[in-house]
Amino acid sequence: MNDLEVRQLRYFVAVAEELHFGRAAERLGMAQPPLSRTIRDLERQLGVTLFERTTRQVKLTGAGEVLLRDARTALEAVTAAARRARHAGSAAPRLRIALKADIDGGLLPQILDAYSTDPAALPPDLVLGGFGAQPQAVRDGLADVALVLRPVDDRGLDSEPLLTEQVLVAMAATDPLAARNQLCLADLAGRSLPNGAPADDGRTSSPPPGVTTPASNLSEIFSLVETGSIVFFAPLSVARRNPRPGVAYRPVSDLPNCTLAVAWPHDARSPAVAAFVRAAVEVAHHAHAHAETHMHSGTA
Amino acid sequence: MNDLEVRQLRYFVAVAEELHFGRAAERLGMAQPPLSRTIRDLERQLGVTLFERTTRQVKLTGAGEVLLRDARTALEAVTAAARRARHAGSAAPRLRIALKADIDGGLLPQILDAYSTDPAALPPDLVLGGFGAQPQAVRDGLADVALVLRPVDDRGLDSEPLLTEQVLVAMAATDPLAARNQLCLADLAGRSLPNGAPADDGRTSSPPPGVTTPASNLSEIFSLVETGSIVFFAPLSVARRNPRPGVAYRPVSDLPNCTLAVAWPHDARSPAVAAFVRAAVEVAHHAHAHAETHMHSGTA
DNA sequence: ATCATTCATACCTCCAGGGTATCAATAGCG
DNA sequence: CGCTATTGATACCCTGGAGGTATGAATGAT
Repeated sequence: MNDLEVRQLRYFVAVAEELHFGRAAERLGMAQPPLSRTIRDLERQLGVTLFERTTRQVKLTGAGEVLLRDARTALEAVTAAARRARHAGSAAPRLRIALKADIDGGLLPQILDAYSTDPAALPPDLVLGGFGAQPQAVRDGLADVALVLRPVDDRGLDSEPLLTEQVLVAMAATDPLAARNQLCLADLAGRSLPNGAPADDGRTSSPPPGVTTPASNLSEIFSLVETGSIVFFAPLSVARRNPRPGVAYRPVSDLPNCTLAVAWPHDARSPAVAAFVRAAVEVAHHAHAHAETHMHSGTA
Repeated sequence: MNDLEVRQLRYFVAVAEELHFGRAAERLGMAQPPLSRTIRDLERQLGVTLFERTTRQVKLTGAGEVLLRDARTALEAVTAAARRARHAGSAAPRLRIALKADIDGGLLPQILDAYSTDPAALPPDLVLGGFGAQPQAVRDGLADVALVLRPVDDRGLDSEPLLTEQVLVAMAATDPLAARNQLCLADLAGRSLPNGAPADDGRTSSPPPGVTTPASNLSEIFSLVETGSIVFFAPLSVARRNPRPGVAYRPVSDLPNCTLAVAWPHDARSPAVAAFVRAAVEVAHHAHAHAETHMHSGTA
């Protein structure tokens, strides 16, 4: 009934992922026999068989599969604890804000402005990452707070919605479909998407119309859009701030709206995180109240 | 650099809770010097000071407080992984349902009924626990799914609301306040509550009017209510199913409604859990529809 | 100033985690 | 059907580190 150790979990995950003791041992930088022994001890300790193994094949049992899931989240929790403690103890702690470039609803400057007036504010660091990487960054303790697009994998996170926006499709102005004012997803079947587009997170969202094409930033994406190589789903605020002659934005009838939200670890207690969340909600509320006229940031 | 170990986290939590190396060591069943050394190594490893210590006083630094929180959740995750793996590997797995006796909105029989018809259903086990213990039971891997009253500490859990009910106060029929039809919390200031009453979870809910009195089950509580020793907050369904001559139920104007919800671990993938959630939501939906039709004569 | 308390240091012991060598079982093949 | 290659399990050894004991050092109390 002794407790599990991180080492055991890490070894187990390696074997579960490789389904091969030799390769797993190599990946772990150790020899195969002690790995086999550790897994055997783990099974004894849990009173459960985790792998069905013959000399030719290793596969997970049911219990092994549930442990794989839980072990991963437990390991995440442990490494996050270390990261956050390291960061909290650093001489000049900062607030690390995870977001995807350009996906901030245009609110980021104002949020940072409002946030910086809070006495609890720490200097902000922007942690940029690909689409969908923000929640993981927060979970892993690489960031303290994040701006995310819902729906999102929010295990371990609390979040507060900021604003909901229509999602438009960006396409070449010369595209035949651009002549129409209303499209639906079916019309886009077969078009290429940039990798990591907002509407393409693979979980609850719309079925991807076609293949994806690698592109990392907006200017790359827009060049591809202009040439008609891809189409691209963009929230309204992104579309507004990126008017381009060669690009037409069109609403898509059956594409769900996306919601920008601020997210933080469930158990966050840092005043700086609280201050940022407060600022974000406040700014979003204002922006919403002032409807869609224009917004004065205007402090000095 | 190197990863944290469960042992380090456990030792750290013990010291952080005791704020005393000697007592912490005793609690851990070990001598004090290796404990001190382990904490020192942990600090070196993280590059962070976790405790301010003099020979007369030990207290947490900011980084220490951050780590305490994260360490607790990480340890929870680890022990939950072990418990769930053990359970999943057991020969006859069952679905362990955590709930507080009598707090099921009267739906439990129907839910179990509906659930049992699902082909994925496992035999149910009821895991009874005090108020507020259910989420922890799920987090710790002692239960697979829970019926909880919101608001609730749902770190690590997903949940789906089943039904929202008015909360009434139960008091002795002879109580002067029972003569009135509408009360507010202020009227109840100074009254005793049973320990673990729904409206007394200490987080987001109402300020507790007064002291609490220990009582573990409904019949004990009702005897105390009848004698006027305590008042008691009860959801409508509980009130309905427990009409007692000596007890009067009255609405409280400024008491927020409570919501019964079904909750499960974020990463649950067990078909049995899914079946139970499905059954619960379905039954609640039906019950709700029924209630609406009956409510045409309704109260305000 | 003295003492008691309590955390840190020094040093020792021993177990367990890791390595090497080898066995054993199975699949593939002629 | 027997040979071989692959791969997980077993046997055994060795070393690092976790834990114990003895003791020092700092601080608050009297």
